[in-house]
Amino acid sequence: MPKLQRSFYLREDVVQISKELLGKYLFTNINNKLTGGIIIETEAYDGVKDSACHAYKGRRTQRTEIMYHRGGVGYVYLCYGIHSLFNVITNSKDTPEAILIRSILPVEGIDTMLKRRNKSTEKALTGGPGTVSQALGISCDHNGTDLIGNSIWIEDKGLVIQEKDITSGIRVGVESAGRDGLLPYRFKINIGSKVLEKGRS
DNA sequence: TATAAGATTTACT
DNA sequence: GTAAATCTTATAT
Repeated sequence: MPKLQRSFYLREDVVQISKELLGKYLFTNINNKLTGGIIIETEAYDGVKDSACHAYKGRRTQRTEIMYHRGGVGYVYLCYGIHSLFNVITNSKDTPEAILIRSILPVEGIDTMLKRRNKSTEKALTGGPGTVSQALGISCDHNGTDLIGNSIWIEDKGLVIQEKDITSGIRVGVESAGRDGLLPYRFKINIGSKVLEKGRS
């Protein structure tokens, strides 16, 4: 059974889970359109310890409420009024840890994703948190969606990512030198040749 | 009730 | 490379 079960998300080490999500397949079945791709970049939000996390030092509001849910549900929230960012909630109830899916490699339903993104090429199709959600059809309505259900789920197709092929942190970063290089919890797969990176200049 | 800031993307100079 | 778009949430009156 390829679909990840609840037990996968309920573990305690959000950083470890972030690494394990690399190479997994994220699928959505929204509006009868199946779309999905390989997760190639994640970012861990380590609950109360992470100053960048919405639930930093136990902050609990209507928006972050879902983070206190038990693991295995989706946390979607709107950023800058424009972008829906998709997170995976981990750990048990009352432990607000989450993993942001930063980018995926399109595999299934690419046509649909292109339409949703209003693009004609795969380039920069799913190169950032906001665009991933848009391509997959994830919107704020999916906040709290159970990842064990049949709208959004993650599959393990046996793809193994070796430790040496994972870039962690951001300082090594070459291309991601945007701003806020503060977070040490970013992970991504090194894809030698064909990298789907942010198509920026 | 009102104001400020934000886990970003896109377009333009 | 720089700046604008855009709206929800959080924090302060």
